[in-house]
Amino acid sequence: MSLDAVRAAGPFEPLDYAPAYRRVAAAIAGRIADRSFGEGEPLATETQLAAQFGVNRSTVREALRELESEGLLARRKGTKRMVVSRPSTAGLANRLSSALALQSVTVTEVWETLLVLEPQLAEAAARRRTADQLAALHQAAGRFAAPLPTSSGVHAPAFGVDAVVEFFSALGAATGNRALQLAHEPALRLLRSSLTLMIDRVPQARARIATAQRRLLAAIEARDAEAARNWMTKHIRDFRRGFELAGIDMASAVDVAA
Amino acid sequence: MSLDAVRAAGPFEPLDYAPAYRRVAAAIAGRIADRSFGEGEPLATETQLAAQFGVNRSTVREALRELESEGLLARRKGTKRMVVSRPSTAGLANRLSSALALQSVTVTEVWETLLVLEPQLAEAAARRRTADQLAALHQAAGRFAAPLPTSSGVHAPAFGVDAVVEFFSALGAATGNRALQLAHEPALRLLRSSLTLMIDRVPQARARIATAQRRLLAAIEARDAEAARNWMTKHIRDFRRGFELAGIDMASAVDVAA
DNA sequence: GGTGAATAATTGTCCGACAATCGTACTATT
DNA sequence: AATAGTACGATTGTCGGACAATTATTCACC
Repeated sequence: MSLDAVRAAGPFEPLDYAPAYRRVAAAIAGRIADRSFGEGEPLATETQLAAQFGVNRSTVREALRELESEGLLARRKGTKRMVVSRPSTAGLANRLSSALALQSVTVTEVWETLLVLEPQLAEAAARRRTADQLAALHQAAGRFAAPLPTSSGVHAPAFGVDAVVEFFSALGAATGNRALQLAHEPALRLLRSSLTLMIDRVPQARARIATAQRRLLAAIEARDAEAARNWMTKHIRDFRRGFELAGIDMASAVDVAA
Repeated sequence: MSLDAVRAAGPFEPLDYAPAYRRVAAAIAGRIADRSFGEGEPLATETQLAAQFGVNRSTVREALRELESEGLLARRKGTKRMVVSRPSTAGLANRLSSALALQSVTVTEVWETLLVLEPQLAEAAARRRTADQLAALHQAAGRFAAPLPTSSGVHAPAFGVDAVVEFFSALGAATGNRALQLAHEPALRLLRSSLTLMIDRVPQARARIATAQRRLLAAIEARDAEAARNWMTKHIRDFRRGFELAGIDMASAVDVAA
């Protein structure tokens, strides 16, 4: 009989012993979560923490690494003391996307997610965008349509991919809904690799994207939610055609660029 | 002149020295990302790693805590050796939701996210659900409609909240799209606290939810995507009414239950 | 008041140590 | 033969102390 079977049968729950470094981390995380420690506030030094918890400094350090990796602690560069910090959506989205990539998520899945999310985001953005957010969208679109010449005069093959991602990202910000924004960020990162290939291989892709962005911008500027949603739907559908023209296997796993 | 000003002006980029524990973590993470280390494979022991990297075991341990917290390493409980693991969407979603809570995301934002996502998820689930996934949905719905009696015969006040969350979660799984699934998980967790309040305070809430789940199940079982989407939209809209009846301030920040 | 040297505090890393636990091989019991 | 007990090495969790490099602070000095 397997151990699990025994556990499932018996009346006792497995008693969960947590090592000290984890309990220390949990204690500090709790204080951050309930806002006993405010953002930017410097944490006590390792020695002090060790004394307070009654553990060795090495143990405290292991706990700190854990919290640091969760984004709850950070260090301004060129400084020693750790400060409490709120995990940024950007940092989170990065880890999320690499996690998804590790699960071999397919291009289809990513594309479908965008098809679900982006039109709704466009609609919300058209309704609620501020002037600043609109400006950010314009800027991203501009960066894509007229890429800055590099010093050597030669563009990287798929120059502009970043601008496309930034455009979508700015769209997310323009919804004014952080939960919604975070929901689409991972998909955006995962779009990058396929999009790079596409822009590389499909000559007309760049122009089509630029056009779509112009229409979207016009709709969002005019606060025409309906139009924004429709154009976005077209835009995302167009991506799919682009992927196919580029010979991208939609059933293959996406990968995250390093 | 500030240090930043100097840095911005000068021709030199700030050389970023990374502490050893971070480089060790990055090295191991790289191997996991490029699949040199397969899932489930046991990692070398701390002493071996220390020898290979030429650092002290303490340093290795700090690196391991980092990777562990990222979900790249895990330990089967009751065992010593660490094994390589792919971060689970469940674990990720938890951290995401606490991160969002720390950013004081409002009930409105969470609700709107659900309103955007869930109808589409329902639609996709109706199209693609397998028999197993349908069974999981049924089970979650059953758990909510007929909660198991506890030993004392008394239910926790808002008994069943977990079942609701589980229902949505099962719905996400039924879409067969992991990216989409991950997108809605954080919002689900954040729903919990408001939902608990609502079920506690609004007597008819439980019955309304149960009815909605039945309709949804029927539609998904019949693979009627249109109906599934419509019922889900109604269902989520109903949540909002429930929140208002419960006197929940939609503009207040959600919190994550411990 | 600002400057710069002297001093203290802090982090990153190392070493060595030990108890508790896990895995395993081996033995004894029923 | 299957089970229970025993012995032993390997591994992790935790501790104490140490030291160099870097950062923060103090304080005299212009």
